[in-house]
Amino acid sequence: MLENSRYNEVLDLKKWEVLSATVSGYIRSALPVGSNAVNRYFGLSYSPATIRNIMSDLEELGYLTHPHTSAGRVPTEKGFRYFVDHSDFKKRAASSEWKAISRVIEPLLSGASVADLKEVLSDIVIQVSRTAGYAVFVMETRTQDEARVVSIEAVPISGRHVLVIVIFETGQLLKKTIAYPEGIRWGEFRKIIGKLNRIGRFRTLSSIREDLLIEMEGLSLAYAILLREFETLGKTPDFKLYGASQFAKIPEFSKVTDLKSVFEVFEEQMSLFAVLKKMVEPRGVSVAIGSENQVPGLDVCTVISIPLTRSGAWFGTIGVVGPVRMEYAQVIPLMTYLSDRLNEWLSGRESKD
Amino acid sequence: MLENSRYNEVLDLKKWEVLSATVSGYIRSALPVGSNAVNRYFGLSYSPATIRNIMSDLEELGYLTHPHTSAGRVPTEKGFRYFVDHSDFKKRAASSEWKAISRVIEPLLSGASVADLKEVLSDIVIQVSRTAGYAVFVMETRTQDEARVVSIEAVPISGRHVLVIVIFETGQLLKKTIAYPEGIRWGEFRKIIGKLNRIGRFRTLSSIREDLLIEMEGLSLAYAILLREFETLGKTPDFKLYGASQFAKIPEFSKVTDLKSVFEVFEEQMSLFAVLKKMVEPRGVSVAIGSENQVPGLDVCTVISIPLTRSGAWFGTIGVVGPVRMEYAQVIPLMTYLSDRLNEWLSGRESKD
DNA sequence: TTTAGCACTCCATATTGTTGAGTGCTAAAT
DNA sequence: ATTTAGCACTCAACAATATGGAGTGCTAAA
Repeated sequence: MLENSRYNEVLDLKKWEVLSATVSGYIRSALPVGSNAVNRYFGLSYSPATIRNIMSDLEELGYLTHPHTSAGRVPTEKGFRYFVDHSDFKKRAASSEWKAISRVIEPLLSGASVADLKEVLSDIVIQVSRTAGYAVFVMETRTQDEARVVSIEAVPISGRHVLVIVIFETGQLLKKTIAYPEGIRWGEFRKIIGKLNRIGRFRTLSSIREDLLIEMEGLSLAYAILLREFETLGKTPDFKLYGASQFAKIPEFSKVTDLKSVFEVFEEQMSLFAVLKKMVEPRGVSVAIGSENQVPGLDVCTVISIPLTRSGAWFGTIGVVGPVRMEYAQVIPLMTYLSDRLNEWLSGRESKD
Repeated sequence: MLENSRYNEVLDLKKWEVLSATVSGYIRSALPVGSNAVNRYFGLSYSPATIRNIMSDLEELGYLTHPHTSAGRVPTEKGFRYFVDHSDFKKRAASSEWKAISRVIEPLLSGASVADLKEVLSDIVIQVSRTAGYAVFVMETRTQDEARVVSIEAVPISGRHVLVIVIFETGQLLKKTIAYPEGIRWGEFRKIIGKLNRIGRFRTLSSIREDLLIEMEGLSLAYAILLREFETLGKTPDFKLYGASQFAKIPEFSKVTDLKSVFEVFEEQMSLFAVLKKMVEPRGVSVAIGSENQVPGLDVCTVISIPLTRSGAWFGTIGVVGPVRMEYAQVIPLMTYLSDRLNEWLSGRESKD
């Protein structure tokens, strides 16, 4: 069972069996599930009539709904949530089926250096999308506050602009063109950069920032400008969505207008950013079902996401996006594996190979 | 008229009027256009019966088709091509409507440095997508063969990896992690980088490559490795598509399966790359209608694209993607303006401000 | 050469009928 | 006290059938 059971209500065995069967059936078929189907395809020992009674109870409790009088049952978000919280997905994690992902992910990780993070994440996300059959996004803040700086370079570009490059131990780069006012000369700027390098080598950007505030007081206007730039250095998140075409398979999005609203959410990335940041807390796999995603247009989707962390600090998220009727039993183990493997790689336990 | 008239066949005035009206009508409505509609809404002085006769001729010539006996006419690709080649879009280019784009583009370009190329292109493409109402992609090869090098830096990362960074005059960066074999030491590597810097400052990467071949013969294995890496440095094209949600508006893609094939093309970027490279020749705006796009899944789309060049060398493409039934009269002037403005900016005629 | 008139075609839409999966209830069975 | 069979009822989905109208092609007159 996953850790976060949001409902203290606990269903008895019979109810759980029926709910589980209904949810599973609905995930497979995308069609309302009737009492007969539950009885036949899931081998429950209760008759259809009994199952009807139980389903009726589950409906009253809010786990199932009725599209119309003579249709089968469809799980509510609450139903999906209960299903996700009370299924033991680890059991199935051993199945050969999802092991396929490791055959695909391992070669991407084993040779690679963390310096190529971006490319590696791209490749991984494409593979995950293919394997899982859903769209997958990767979002990466470029705040490298916790990575150690190797060198800071400055290159004059035009009469008024300097390109500042911060090179991190991890091989990542941060660049920023800075406009400096007329009064300040290139020579002065270079002196500051030199000092920064002496101070900053093998320290984190955030600790350099602190020191700058203390040590270099009143050095000059140039310094003030530089410092201000450092505040915002590389805060723009980088966002990519892969496998959007996968949505076409999904009956929920058979109307183009439904698809549209989802795509719009991904084009409006900033709103996503805020939400994803909030979802970090439960270390490991987060599942946000339907309206649990606080993003307006995304309430028809489930997002299964894992945080990217380095030295304990969050710097990005990978997420699988699909319908609420998602193949949780496939995707959750997959993402669990990916989370473990990726964070192991990020923490550099492999840099010796 | 655009330069490339691909059909030597020339229609007489009457036929042109009817064709033009039919195409325009179809672009507006997405519905087959009947003889009445052409007569009424386009104020042609011929009666519906006459127009029917002309349409019948145009059909025989291959410019129009008939979905079924009692339906109006729909332009063929040949019809669209003739329309595009023989319309004078510059006339309409003065309309206040599309001038809006300059109000949006100018602020993005005027302050910006070429160092922020990527961000600027991103912003532009988003704005173009919003203004034009179609999806827009930007593709950028990272081959900076013609930009001059300011500095080459090397930073050791792990026992076996070096991060090489090439900094260009334009503020662009190229980075590559290079694995070097056991036999070679960091010190040796550093010497090579030092030499490279002395040789390379303010020269283009391609000319450095040539010199390396001559001057540094037999220097060592390390050099051989480095050289090989330089061959492929930054050849991976960078590709992004914005405004995919715009497709939802378009009746042609009202079936999700139709959308799917288009999205798949954009996920499979390499095939696009080859095609876009071929489309550079006609400097300025290229229009590829339907199957003129040599990409299999893209034959239901028109792509209107402009090349990105620096010092005459192509390094990328921006393209508007929409249905064959695209608003050519809006998009072509827009892209013409953008092409002019962008290449002016890229050639650095503004670096003085 | 252009145009009015007219019969004809065929898609789109609405109407109606039929089917069957599924429910809820009641009463019997365990 | 549960479970189950039996049965009437509901309602979406599908198919079959009308109806309307936009648009054509042809013919004959202007």
